[in-house]
Amino acid sequence: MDVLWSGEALLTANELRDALAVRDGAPSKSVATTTVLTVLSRLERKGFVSRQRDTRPHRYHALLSREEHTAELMHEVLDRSSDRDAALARFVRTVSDGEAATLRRLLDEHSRP
Amino acid sequence: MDVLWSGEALLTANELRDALAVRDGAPSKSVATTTVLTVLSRLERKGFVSRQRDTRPHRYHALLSREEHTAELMHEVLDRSSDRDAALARFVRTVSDGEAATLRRLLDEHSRP
DNA sequence: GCACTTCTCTACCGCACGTAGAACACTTCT
DNA sequence: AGAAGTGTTCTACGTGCGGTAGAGAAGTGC
Repeated sequence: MDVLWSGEALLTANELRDALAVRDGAPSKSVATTTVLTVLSRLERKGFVSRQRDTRPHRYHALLSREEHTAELMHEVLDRSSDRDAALARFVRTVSDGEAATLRRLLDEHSRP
Repeated sequence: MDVLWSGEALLTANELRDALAVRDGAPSKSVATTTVLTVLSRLERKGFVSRQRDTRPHRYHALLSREEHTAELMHEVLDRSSDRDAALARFVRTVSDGEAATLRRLLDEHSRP
């Protein structure tokens, strides 16, 4: 759903539909514009997307970038855990070495900006 | 659903039903045993739960602890991101100071066991 | 004011989940 | 062995959500 999305900014429904058609390769099986509009409305209701209502073809944009959204989801998942630290521990233990290094670097930047 | 679960191990469906009834306070509105069995079967099909089929009242247990499950979910969320490092960066940036410290400690243990 | 574009409202389908009854399987007791 | 009881599977119903889109309302341009 928002896979399509999460990247660019300020598109109209028609532009988005075209972008989707291109991205999906198959140019024949593209969705209808109303479908895109419906989805956008629902995403707006859920706070994932915002739109400019003053311009006539409304222009839509994601409120969170794809990465922000991912981070958000990770927090949600973590929040559902009763023991956050234990869950974090499991997470760290199953992370690749490369990502462990990345995490370390990020933490350093986080504490001493 | 598995909120109930994710903690103990090796229960029968009836024991689990009772545990649920207690946990939910309201002793009147407890679910039927068949409901528990249905859910357990579905969870088994999805690989969240396993059971001993040889003992007659089958005994069920979670394959992953609640924390392992959380860590698993975090990985899944992260995998869905196109730019894992960027997502991790966002995540770290929005983590509390206390948890940043925890993460640092965990990473230390991870690298030098 | 009429044709065209855009948006909203409503709806359908499929799927997952919570719920549970009916029917089948197994155990146990006499 | 048969009856009674307990455990398990099969099937099903209601609900909610995501993907899809048509019909009709609202706005725009000539």
